[in-house]
Amino acid sequence: MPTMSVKQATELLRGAGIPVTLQRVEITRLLLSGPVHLSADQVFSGIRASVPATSRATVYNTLKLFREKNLVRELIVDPERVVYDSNTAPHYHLYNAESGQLTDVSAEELQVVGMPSLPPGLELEEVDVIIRVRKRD
Amino acid sequence: MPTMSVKQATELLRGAGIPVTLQRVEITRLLLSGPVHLSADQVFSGIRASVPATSRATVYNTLKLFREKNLVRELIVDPERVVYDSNTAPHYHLYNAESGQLTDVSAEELQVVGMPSLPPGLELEEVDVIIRVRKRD
DNA sequence: TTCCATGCAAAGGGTTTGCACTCTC
DNA sequence: GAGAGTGCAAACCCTTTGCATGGAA
Repeated sequence: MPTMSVKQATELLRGAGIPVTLQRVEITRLLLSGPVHLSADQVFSGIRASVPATSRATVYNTLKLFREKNLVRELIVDPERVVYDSNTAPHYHLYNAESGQLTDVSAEELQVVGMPSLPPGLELEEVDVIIRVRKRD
Repeated sequence: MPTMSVKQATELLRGAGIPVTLQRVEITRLLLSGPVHLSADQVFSGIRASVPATSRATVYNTLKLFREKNLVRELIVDPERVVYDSNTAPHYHLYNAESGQLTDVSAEELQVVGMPSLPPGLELEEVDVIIRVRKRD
């Protein structure tokens, strides 16, 4: 249940320079109303609830577009599927592969020290930290 | 070109409690002769060079087995494919998505400080750090 | 009206599975 | 000889693509 209004979502899209369509508005409301971690398929299912005639292709197109516009971040934590994170501020993750549960860890709380100097001609894109946990035996 | 002999590979497998087969020996020689990062398909191609009648299923079975026995570590850095790392000691990675180039960063060089306390009932499995880089514009 | 966005279905690529055959022990 | 390991091909799942239709500006 998105907490963002259609008007707010519309403004957000315009502000990002993204032409507004019904599907994009609804995906915005689902994904960008608050901090969430959703797979493409979860977005697809969620969108279907409000706009039944939405295709997977549109969901994938939109997610790719949102990533290019830095509205979401792609998390590569599981080989099965990509997860989209609505929190684009620097932060890290705690991941439970058994449950699929993903939790944010703030960049104030956790820090990476001793970053190696990069080979010439390369620049830093981002640093991912994934704390993998499991149920205690 | 593996630098490990068949005898060495055989001993390594026995030491890990893995029943010895020709395919496992050859995959061991390819993957565990030194520090490498290989995808399942790269292992498949490499094995075909020495044992042409090897199937993909066997490669995937063997890689899964090796991971369970902690002979290799799975790296989830790219949604396209899983990479197998023959270095099972704690260390981190620098990754260039454009070239696919993956470089080890030692755990002495780089450290993660401020690890959050884990929710009760959970235990740490491992910490992945991926430094994503790209060509400078 | 002119494009860009969308829906649909098929294709694609990595990985897994089912089953019969083969080899190790 | 018994059971695990293997090869083959089909199946699977996530994601992408091609193309014709539909909608935004």
